[in-house]
Formats: sequence, C-alpha cells, structure tokens
Amino acid sequence: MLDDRKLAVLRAIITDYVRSREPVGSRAIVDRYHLDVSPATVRNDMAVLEEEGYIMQPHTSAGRIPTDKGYRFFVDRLVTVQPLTNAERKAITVFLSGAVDIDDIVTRTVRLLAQVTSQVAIMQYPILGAAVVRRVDIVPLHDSRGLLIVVNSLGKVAQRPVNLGAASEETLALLRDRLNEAVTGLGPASAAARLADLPTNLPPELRGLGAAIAAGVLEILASDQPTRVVVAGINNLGQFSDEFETSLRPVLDTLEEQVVLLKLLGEASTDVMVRIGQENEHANLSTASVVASAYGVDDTWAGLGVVGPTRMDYPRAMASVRAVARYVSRVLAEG
Amino acid sequence: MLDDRKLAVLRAIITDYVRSREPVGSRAIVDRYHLDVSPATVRNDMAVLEEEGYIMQPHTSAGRIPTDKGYRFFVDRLVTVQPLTNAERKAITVFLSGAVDIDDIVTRTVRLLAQVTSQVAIMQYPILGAAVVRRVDIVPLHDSRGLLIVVNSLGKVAQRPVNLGAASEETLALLRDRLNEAVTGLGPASAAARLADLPTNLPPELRGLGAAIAAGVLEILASDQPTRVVVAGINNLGQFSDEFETSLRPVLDTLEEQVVLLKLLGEASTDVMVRIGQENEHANLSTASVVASAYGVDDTWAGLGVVGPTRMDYPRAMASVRAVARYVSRVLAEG
DNA sequence: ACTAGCACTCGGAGTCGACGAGTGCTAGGA
DNA sequence: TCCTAGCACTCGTCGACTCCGAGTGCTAGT
Repeated sequence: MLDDRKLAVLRAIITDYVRSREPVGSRAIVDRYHLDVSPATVRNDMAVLEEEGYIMQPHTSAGRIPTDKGYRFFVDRLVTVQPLTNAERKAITVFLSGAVDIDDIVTRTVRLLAQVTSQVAIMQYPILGAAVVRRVDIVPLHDSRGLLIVVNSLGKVAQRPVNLGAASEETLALLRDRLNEAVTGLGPASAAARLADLPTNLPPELRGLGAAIAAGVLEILASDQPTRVVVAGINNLGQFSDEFETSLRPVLDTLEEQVVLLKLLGEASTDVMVRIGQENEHANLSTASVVASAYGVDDTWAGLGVVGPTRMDYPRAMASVRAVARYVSRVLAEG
Repeated sequence: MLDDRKLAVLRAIITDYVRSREPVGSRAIVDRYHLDVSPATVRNDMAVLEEEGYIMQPHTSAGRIPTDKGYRFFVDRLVTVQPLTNAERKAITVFLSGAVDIDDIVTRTVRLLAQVTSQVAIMQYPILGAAVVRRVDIVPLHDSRGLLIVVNSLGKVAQRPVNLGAASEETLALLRDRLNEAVTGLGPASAAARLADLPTNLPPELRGLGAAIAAGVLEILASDQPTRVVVAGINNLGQFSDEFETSLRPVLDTLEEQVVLLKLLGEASTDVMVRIGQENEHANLSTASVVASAYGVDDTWAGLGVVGPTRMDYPRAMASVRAVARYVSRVLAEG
C-alpha cells in the first residue's frame, strides 16, 4: 500500500515541516531530497498519503502538512532514534553529577532536559516506595512545637510538625530510640505495621505522646505518594508563540496543574512514550505533544519528559528524554 | 502646576487604560467621570500632562496612554491602597494555615498571590539567618555513603551527602552527640566557630572523619544564604499575550533566571516597592512592572511580589502583595 | 478661564488586482 | 503498468488604494 517512495515522501514532508513550519510542496521535496522522479509523481504519492490521512492541505493550493496520524506513523515506523553525541553525553553526566541531594538532582535534571530539547521539561519527583527507613528523629523547636523527621535509604528527608507537649529532652531521647529500633531498616508498609504497636510498649505516661508521634510518622510514610511535578524551560515556549495558534494560553494553564501533569507522566513507559496532539486526553493539549519516559531504581518508577508543539523534532526529543532518564536513574542508584 | 482637575484627568486616563488597554480620548473622560467641563478643556489639560511627560499619544490622532512617569506619579501620589475585602482576608488565612512545613508555606503563598492578583507571583525562600541550630544528625545510607542533616529552630531541614568511610554505628553516635553538644542552640556564625574546634576534641583516630563532617555542616550553614525563588501563575501571562508586544519571550526568559529574580526581590522594602517599566534594571523587564514587599520574622527579611505588564492595577496589586506578605510573616512567626 | 466650532491628521478596515506557489488532470512515453 | 510533461485552475498573500471616524489642536467667542 505504501511503497518505499511514499514513505520517503512522508518522511520528507515531516522533516521539512518541522524545520520550516511551512506547508511542503512537491517540487521542494524532489529538490531537497533528490528523489529521481518528477514533482508530478510525488504529487500522486501525496494524493495517496492524503487519502490515507497522513497529511493534509491547509488550503487548496498549498503544500501538505503532516496530520497527527502522520506524526504517529512517523514515530512508530520511520524513526530511528539516534544516540546522542559524545559531547552531549558528557554534558549530561557532568551536570548531573554535581547534585548534592535529591531536590538538587530533580532541579538539575529538569533544567537539563529543557535545555537540550529546547522544550518545556516536566519531571515527577522520584517515587521512593521501595526505600527503607534509615532514621527517625524528633526535634523540639520552641514551646511545645517540634518536628518529626524521617530519612530513607535514598537520602530523601521528609518532615512534619508535631506537638510535643511538655516532654523533656530525656523523654524525647527515649522515644527516639524506641522509634528507631522499631522502624529502621523497614519499608513503609512494615514500618507502618510496627508503628501501631509502639505505644503499647511504652510506659503508660508516655503512651499519649507516643501515639501522637507514631501517627505523625505514619502520615509522613503515607504522604510519600502524591509526588510533585517540577517544570522548567517555560521560556522555550516563547519560540512557539504563534505555534499554538489559539495562543499558548491553554498549554500554560495545563502546565500549572500538577494533577494533569502527574497523570501525563503516570503513563510513561520504561522506554519512551509519545503522545501526539489529539491523543492527549486533556483538551488543552490537543495541539501539543508529550514525549515521556520512566526513570527510577529497582521497581519503582516515576516519569519525566517534555511538552511541545506537535511539530516537534521527535527523533531528537525521544533520544534526549531517554538518555536523560537513564542517566538520572544511574545517578539515583549510585547516590 | 498640576491642579486638581489635571490630576483627576491623569487618574482617569490610567484607570481607563488599565481596564481597556486602549488609548483614552477626551470625550470618554468627561462622559465616564462626569467632570463638569467640556472635552476641549480636558484636551488642554492633557496637552499640559503630555508636556510634563505623564502621558503620550501612540499616534497623532489617537487618545492618550500613560507613560512610565505617569504610572510612577500615580503610584506615588494618587494611589490610596484599599484594604482587601473580608472574604479575601479569610481566603488568605484559610489557605495559608493548612501548610505543614516551610516548603509548603512557600508553595501555597506564591500560588495564592498569583491567584489573587492574576499576575505572575514570585517569592524568595525565607532567609533563616537568625534561626539557631536545633539538631544535627548523621544518617548512614549504604556502603560508605551517609547524609548530614541540620534542623534549625524555624523547622527548616537542610541536608548534604557525606562520606562516612567505615565508621561504626557507635562511632557515629559519639560524633553525633559531640556535634549536638557543640552547636545546638547557636546561630550559624557561632556554630561555625565551634565547628572549627570540634576535631581537636576527638580521639585521634576520629579526627579525620570529624573534620570531614564538620566541613559538611559548615557547608550547610553557609549554603543557607543563596535562597531559591519560586514562581507561580505563569499561565496568567496568557491574558497579556499581546501586551508585551514584542512577545512575552523576554519576560519568560527572565522568570527562569533565579539570579535576576533574587536581585529584584532583594530590593523589596518592608512596605511595598514598585518598579515600573524602564525603572527595572533588567532590560528584559522594560515593559514590565514589579510590585514587591518584604516578609519575615525578627530582623531577617526575604522578598515576595508579582510581575506584570506596566498596565497593571497597581492599587490592587499593592494591597494584595502587602497583605500576603503580612499574613505569611505571621504564619512563619507562629509556626 | 472655559467652550463651541472647525479643519486636519492618521490609523484601521475594506476592496481590488497582480502574482505565484502548488495542485489535479490528461495524454503520451518507457 | 508506472512515470512524466504540460497545462489549466485555485486560492492565499501582498501591496496599493480608498474611505471612515476618532481624536486632536487651534481660534474666536462668551
């Protein structure tokens, strides 16, 4: 149905249109890609491609532009993801290796991705479900206020305020030791189970406080799930100010909505996922494409990717997203 | 020089222009503000105002629009900052009071500000210089990797990776105790001084590790200064897509540059600071205005504010920024 | 000091036609 | 059967032109 030349024509149309944002005509194709046929032949091929829904004419007497379906076909069948250049790999590793903690890793990664793709980058905080608790701490601040701190094996530090009443430093030290004995080295689920028993093993006068603290730690363990999404490179949308024709308003709106972004990234696969235009569930993104991948360690994955106009350099975006996902996974595993 | 009526005319021009984004003519003013004079009289006044540089004509036969100088005069002399409505106050307190930690306070505040002003909101992380160290912790993760954690009296938790070599848990417990004895209750400066002595008070075989750890804690204390800036409400720029006529690209670019934003906010005063158009040092912001205020507790202040087109509802923005700064200061002081 | 009247300016919207890129179709050739 | 040359046709873009009206500045009069 689609012979090699037709595929070449489709590829040429997409490539040129991505570069120039202008409809591509038959003559331009034979010129720039020296196919050894005449424009008329290409026109016939284009008629077929249009019939099949891969390309369309914005106006009767204009060249063709790719449809969502065309991009999809291109991504599925015509793309060979080229690996990044050595310089790019180098830049990535250098940039990521300087990070001092998890927050920093995330910030750097998302900025890096925005920069190498010249698109808006989004990244979900790592999901740390598989991590085990390394330490629990109770820190008095002032009056009866205090802070519960939980550190896990991946270096993630979570905290929550707690009311300590009039407990003495000795009392807190005791509680702290008991807590650490109970949960250190356990995953969230088993730690939660142990916490339930904690108050019963305490002297009666400490049970109230112990229960409050156990509840606080439980909250921390539970609240680990709804991770945040970080965005970078919104300035890159500037270059497309006329791209998202109905102004880029809806896209900006969407980028502010954590929930939508989380959902987007939740669909990321271990390789590379591409959602093109209308394929996105969210109406605001019907003129946008998302390229995302999963990253993480062990069996817990979170998403990361870029958002841009459907007219996007998919091979490049896919390569960059995949590379960054791999490198950040490695950094997480090591650090 | 400028009698009452001329001031009224200036105020009318600014008010109408902010609403409609269209040049304001003499007839429109007498109609909408029932001054009891004829359009011709207003025209004479406008001629004077233009001579003085407060307003200008975009085209020979168009109405007038305010200049930066006109806005400046308006802000300095004509604005009476109305307090917020009760509903607004209520919304602010409710929204902020649900925060669980400092990160959360910042995130909520900046979103809130973006929402009530319908502009882009920016907020510097609180400067915690006056806080005292509450606890230092050393947490082994795996292999020789570990994490240093410093908690201060405001509940801010800072962390940094550290290489622990082959130290046993007992060794770490000893170091931990010594560290806490040394610096708990001290401000950053005096804590830093004590840290220098720490290794000399240790058994010889621990001095190396002790020095490494002391250095890490010092880093944490020192790195507290270059605080981050958080941005929210970029989607609100959508409504001004034709406002920043040369596209909003430069503004978006600037919003991604932490350094510039920090500098902007560094100038915030305890009441409200307004920078209009060209008054901004950064060239990218020459068509934008910044309304900022300082917030904080004790004697340490950080900045928070909004960025928008020079055509901005200054009275409203000023009132909102001031109110939010005050409420968040209160929340910080309490929590 | 204000106002009525008037000539003038100039941007915006609408019309028109030339231009050209690109098409689809048909007839002829490998 | 597939490709090509040629050609008539479509239609969007661009510049030139006109018209309209909002808004002005000025002058003379109250």
